[in-house]
Amino acid sequence: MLEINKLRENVSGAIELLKTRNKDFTSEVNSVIAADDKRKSIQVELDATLAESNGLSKQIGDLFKSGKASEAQELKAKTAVLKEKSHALKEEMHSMEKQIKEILYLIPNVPNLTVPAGKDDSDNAKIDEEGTMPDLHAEALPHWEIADKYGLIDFELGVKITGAGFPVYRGKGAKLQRALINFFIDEASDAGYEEVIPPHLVNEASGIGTGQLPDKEGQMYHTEVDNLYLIPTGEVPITNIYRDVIIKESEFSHKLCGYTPCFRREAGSYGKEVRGLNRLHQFDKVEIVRVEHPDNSYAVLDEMVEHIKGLLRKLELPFRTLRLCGGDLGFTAALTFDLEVYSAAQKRWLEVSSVSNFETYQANRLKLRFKNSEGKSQLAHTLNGSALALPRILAALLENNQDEKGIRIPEALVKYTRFDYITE
RNA sequence: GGAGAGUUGGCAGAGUGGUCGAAUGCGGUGGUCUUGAAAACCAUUGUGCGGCAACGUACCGGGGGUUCGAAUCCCUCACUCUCCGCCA
Repeated sequence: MLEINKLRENVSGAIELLKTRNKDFTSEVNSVIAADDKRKSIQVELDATLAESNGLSKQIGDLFKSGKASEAQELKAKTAVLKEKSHALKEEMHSMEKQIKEILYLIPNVPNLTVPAGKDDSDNAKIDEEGTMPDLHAEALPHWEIADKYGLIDFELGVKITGAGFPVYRGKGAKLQRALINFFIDEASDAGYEEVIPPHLVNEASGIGTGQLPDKEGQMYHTEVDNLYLIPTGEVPITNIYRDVIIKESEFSHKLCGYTPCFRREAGSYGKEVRGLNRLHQFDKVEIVRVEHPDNSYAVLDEMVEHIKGLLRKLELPFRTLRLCGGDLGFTAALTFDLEVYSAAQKRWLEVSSVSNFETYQANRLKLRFKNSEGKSQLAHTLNGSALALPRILAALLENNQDEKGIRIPEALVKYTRFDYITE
């Protein structure tokens, strides 16, 4: 969530930038400031009341000790009124604090200056495009038919075992999946990221820490008996490694990567958008996470995008980079780049990575700080990106690399798959 | 699942009703000494909120209560650990 004191420094500026999200947060911002003003005035009164009451308590103690019990009794009577008053003020304080928090939860991150205004994904700004479009033969198939033809993925079996959106990968399909995971992890390790294997279920505090709770509760699977959530992305457990942590300024950067399955309820999704591997309830992803000094975080964001482009080049997939417009920007992000690969048989661009700088929005909830050069605690910046999400990569690989012989495996992957063609 | 113990500052760990924002040690920072470093010694060192500041106030896992006064007593919730049981 936003830091209220930072918000106060430039209220109108924040309101203006928030407008690029294609929504007006003027009333939320104004009401949170008003609520904070009220909170302050209550606190001044409360502090004064408590100060008086603390002073009396001290006197009473001294009087008892020096044996002046009757004088002490007199003072005791006076404290009753103060106690009542401070109780009432405390209650008001709590309700104001709660109100402030609730409004802050409704306000998304302030977009970076470079975020284009826009309504939805059609307004995202294309930055670049790279790679050669495959020239498919006439009988080219969409990936779900390829997967079926070569026995790589059994969607029906997943339906039996669990339900729609939980595919069973088998044979070379499973091996290809595992190869991609290892390839992505190795590439991240080579780029200096420490590999972690985090828990796949998280508690409520972690969900709040990275911003999935309370806003997006319905998107996560929830285990009621234990009150745990299945992770929708590795971002949640990996970033929460840094919850309630104060790091040393000299220790920047923190670079972590990890493979996790991801679980998403995807309530409300339907139609051809979700066909095959396009949208699943369970999928695999390698995530890269950074904790950075505020002065450095945007350079790091570019570096992360470059890392991901490198992966796509090695996989020989045509891709493009988008700068998300305000309307498509995630709630907690200040700036996001999406990378999309072209899936030739579907003739569609598929999002395979989303790389974001959250600035201090997550760090504020996480209480993730560092000691700055003045010795003061300051919120760090968090960033993360998919490097990469597997299913759509798989879809593009299958569709783009099909020829008369079968499916060609890109060179860089062969040492992981230990086969270079998928044939019938 | 059963029984017990615990949760205190960056870390370790003391503190059972006022003199406790909290001993002590480690760590951090500054200094003395030294050619330099180490050691030793001295000083300093938590966070939030309000305030220009002085200062005030809150925080000893969370919430509530008793009391003039709570880290300390009571209730409640969460978590951690140990032993037993079950189990990969």
